[in-house]
Amino acid sequence: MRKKITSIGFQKNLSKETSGSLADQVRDHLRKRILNHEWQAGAKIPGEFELAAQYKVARVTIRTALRSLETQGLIDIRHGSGAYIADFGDSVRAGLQELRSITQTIREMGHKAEMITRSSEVRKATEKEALDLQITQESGVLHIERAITADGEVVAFSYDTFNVEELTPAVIRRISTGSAFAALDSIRKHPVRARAEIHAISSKEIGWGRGRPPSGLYLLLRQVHYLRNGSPIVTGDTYFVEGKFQFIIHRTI
Amino acid sequence: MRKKITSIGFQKNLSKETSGSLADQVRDHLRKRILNHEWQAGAKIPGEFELAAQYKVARVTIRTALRSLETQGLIDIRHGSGAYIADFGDSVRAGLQELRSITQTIREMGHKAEMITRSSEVRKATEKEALDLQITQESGVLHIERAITADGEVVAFSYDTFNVEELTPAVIRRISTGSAFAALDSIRKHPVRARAEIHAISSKEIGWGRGRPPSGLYLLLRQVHYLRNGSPIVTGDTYFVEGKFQFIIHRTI
DNA sequence: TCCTCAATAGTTGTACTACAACTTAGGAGA
DNA sequence: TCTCCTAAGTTGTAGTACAACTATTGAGGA
Repeated sequence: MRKKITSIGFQKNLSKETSGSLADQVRDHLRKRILNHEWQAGAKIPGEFELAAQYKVARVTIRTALRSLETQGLIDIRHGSGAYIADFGDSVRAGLQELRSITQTIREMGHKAEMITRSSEVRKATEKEALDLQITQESGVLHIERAITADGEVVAFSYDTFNVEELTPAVIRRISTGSAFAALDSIRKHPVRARAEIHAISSKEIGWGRGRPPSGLYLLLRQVHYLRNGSPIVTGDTYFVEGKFQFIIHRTI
Repeated sequence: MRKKITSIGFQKNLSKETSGSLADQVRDHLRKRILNHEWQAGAKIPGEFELAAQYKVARVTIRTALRSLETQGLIDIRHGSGAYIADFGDSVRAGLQELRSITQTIREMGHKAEMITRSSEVRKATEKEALDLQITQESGVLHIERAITADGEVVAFSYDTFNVEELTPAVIRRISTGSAFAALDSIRKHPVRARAEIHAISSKEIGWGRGRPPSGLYLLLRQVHYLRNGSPIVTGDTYFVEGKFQFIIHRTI
């Protein structure tokens, strides 16, 4: 029997998180190379045939990965010419449409990220939470309130609510103390998609402690995260202190 | 000589704007079918072989289109099973990462959209404008200030600046009186990508007239639009009155 | 010398075929 | 009735061939 395709053996080494299809893995690896400034803005990346040789995969697989990167606005494919790095400076690191943890984004920008948990409790769902998580109000949820800091300065206050049905006791403890994304990843419940609303808010009621800005001005990200099978896993509001965190969106046709 | 592939003859009819590759056209057409609720949320769309037969294109082309829609968060492809409509309700209509004119979005949501021009002038570029548009400060720019209304109510104030080098006198007139996107489209200078920063702003200095909100609270979209060849064509700040316009972002891995 | 334009090599786009990997439903067997 | 296996159906990857487009080169003429 022929060797399984899914057990990858890239010439270019892959990180630990080798999940998803081959094309997804190639896409993730190429994205890292791009964000790592292997090529500078406007530069032409290797052709599809050469990339296929580098990764030891078919050209179809490379093309799938490249089209995905183009949709995300990272590269620019020109018929008959090649694929070029989109000129967006370093902003892609903070791209809002890429689903990643805030702390990880802060770290990748070269700062020290911390999460300070203010409260953590398991209780029954509120009406809005039940609606967002597609559960009944009788169901239990894990509600956590945290402040996110970069280099000791508060950049956001977050109010998150998890569906406990999807969690294990060990994961609940881990979420309360560290990154939620990492904890969910350990039980293969990593969200793959989120729907987010954005609002401008001015309020003195948000947040706590000395990290609260005098202006009371926040950018509110109200979002629901979904698993691959389409079921919601966590919902929450994150209040970003205006000016502390730059939000970038790449808009494409 | 064989018939040109680019002269399409879909079984499924295409709109007038038949631009881009075959896969792009199929993607746009499929997106319209999705937003038109041809399939309900969670439903399975036809398989790749059947879609290829419907559109009379190769399966490769269908796959390219479907992957693009998946990256945009409109569908959900599952290996060995099929592609399913992502359950995001009607929110996709106002998706922020889709590059389209505000007025068109308002109209598609079933409201009456208008643009009221307050001022329009050709002058030299400011420092920031020259930087954004990658031109010198000696170059001329078209600066326009407008209010955007939905059903007669102001939803946003916009301050836009165009690179006049890329425009014709006729287009300048057309931009001043109507939709910029439509005018740019007429000379094949339709932007295909934009980089946008989002900010929360509270100010009494923004906007004019009775449409100015008492709270002075805005969601600021500060963006630069790029052509296919990578050169910037227009930059501008749009101040959305908080609460009048719902911003949705689909976040994916 | 400079410009124009045709030839050409290189790259992406599409078509077609074949098979691997996965999902789902249905039937055989206990 | 339940479990497990089989089979059919679907997406994922491989490979080849050619069409369509881009960019470069260089020959020819003004």
